[in-house]
Amino acid sequence: MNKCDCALCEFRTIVFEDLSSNEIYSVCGYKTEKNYKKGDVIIREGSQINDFLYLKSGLVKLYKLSKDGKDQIISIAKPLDFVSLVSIFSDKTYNFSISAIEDSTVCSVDLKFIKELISKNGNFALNIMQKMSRNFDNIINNTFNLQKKHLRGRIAHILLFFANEIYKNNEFELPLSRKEIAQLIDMTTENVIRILSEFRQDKLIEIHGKNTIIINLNKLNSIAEHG
Amino acid sequence: MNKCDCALCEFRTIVFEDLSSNEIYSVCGYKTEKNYKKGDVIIREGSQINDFLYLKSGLVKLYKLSKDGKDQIISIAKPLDFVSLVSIFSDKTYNFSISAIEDSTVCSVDLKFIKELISKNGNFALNIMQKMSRNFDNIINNTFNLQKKHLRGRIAHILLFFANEIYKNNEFELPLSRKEIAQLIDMTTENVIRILSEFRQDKLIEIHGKNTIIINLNKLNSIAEHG
DNA sequence: TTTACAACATGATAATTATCATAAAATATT
DNA sequence: AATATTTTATGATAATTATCATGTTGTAAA
Repeated sequence: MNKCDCALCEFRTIVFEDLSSNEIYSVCGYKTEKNYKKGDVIIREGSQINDFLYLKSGLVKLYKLSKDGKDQIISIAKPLDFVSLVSIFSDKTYNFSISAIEDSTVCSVDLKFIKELISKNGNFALNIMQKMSRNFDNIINNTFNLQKKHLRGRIAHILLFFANEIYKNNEFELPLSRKEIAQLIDMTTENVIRILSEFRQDKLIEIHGKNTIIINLNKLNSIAEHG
Repeated sequence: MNKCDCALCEFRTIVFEDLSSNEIYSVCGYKTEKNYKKGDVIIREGSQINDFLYLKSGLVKLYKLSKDGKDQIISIAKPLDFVSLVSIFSDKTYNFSISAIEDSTVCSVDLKFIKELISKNGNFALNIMQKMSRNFDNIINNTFNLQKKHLRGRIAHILLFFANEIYKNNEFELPLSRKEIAQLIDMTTENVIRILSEFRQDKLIEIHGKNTIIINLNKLNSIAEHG
């Protein structure tokens, strides 16, 4: 049983809190850690599901090919999020892809081993269900909320998402291209570009090279909420 | 340990297949069965989650209040479906409502008891996760697919859904009002009515009183797929 | 450095959808 | 049965969004 730092990993408090010390050590034997550069594909849609994945650091997008051949982004996962959707427990192959949108480190634990743990340790099972359940809820709520906002509201929402939830800062480098933002909030690339320009002209944001700065948080909030 | 028919219930093969005979019998003690008339509210958003619910017969809608005060329907559940979303494992209170859209029978099992079973019987846990996982996938896929169809495609889709998945028949009584269909596929009531009229004029469907009959399945399929 | 290619930008127009108005038909209420 | 209310129905118009066209800028490859 090789030594590893799983017992100390922050993620332990998220999913593995119900495991005994012995169990935690056994996780190490089935765990690998991998680094990805921005742009790297981590999982390709259609490939076999062998691992339980979670994001240690960085930022990734989960996306799938729609019938008209375009990618649509299902969600953005941040550190300590599951990178696998719950569907890893029902399917044999991934029905979505995962790519790094920032340099990322992904931990993967053999899925068979996780399933064994689940069947042996009921509290662990409940815990996983709870976490995945919350993940599901967030995706559903987000999708439904976005769906009925106008384009400006959606763009405001996504800017606030990056500022508040991801970077905790009003100045950040957008990790997604305009095209990707369009895929995430279901609109055309042209309109993403256009509305960001409008926001800049209206002095809600500033764009300096790759950096985006939110300069009128209140107005942006109100656009995200009401229009 | 009172006798009940859980061991014979069709639902056993769906979720409870991994339970021992003893466990199945113990389910009986924590189970109640309730009948609802079309229109009855089964669960009201915000109320406490105490039970694990599944639909024995009938048809129900899961819906929630959106910020603008309108209901939006998340999904339609048919017999043997979970009526609870996965969120029952992460939340204390329901963040959605459930109503019968046809006369229905709902079985409810004490959630604490289910959680105990999960923690004692790992295979049961895995099985539940698998089922919920599939449920999640269906909702997500459906939502994303509908989202990028035009109004006519969405109406065609919903007609085919009732014909193929629910009633297994090209003639059926629509269980939802035009207004509810609008809430399910995110459009205005007027447009639902308008497009159903168009479909009737184009001889794709017939509407006789409460009954809807699909008379051009191929065309409807093609509209659902491509436009 | 030149060349290619993708990302960003903006205007004009067409397509799609929502809103508003008005009314008939069906259903529920008194 | 008479009255009110909801559901279905349809047209006209306004608002929203996509598409197409055309350029510029930035970035990667030869």
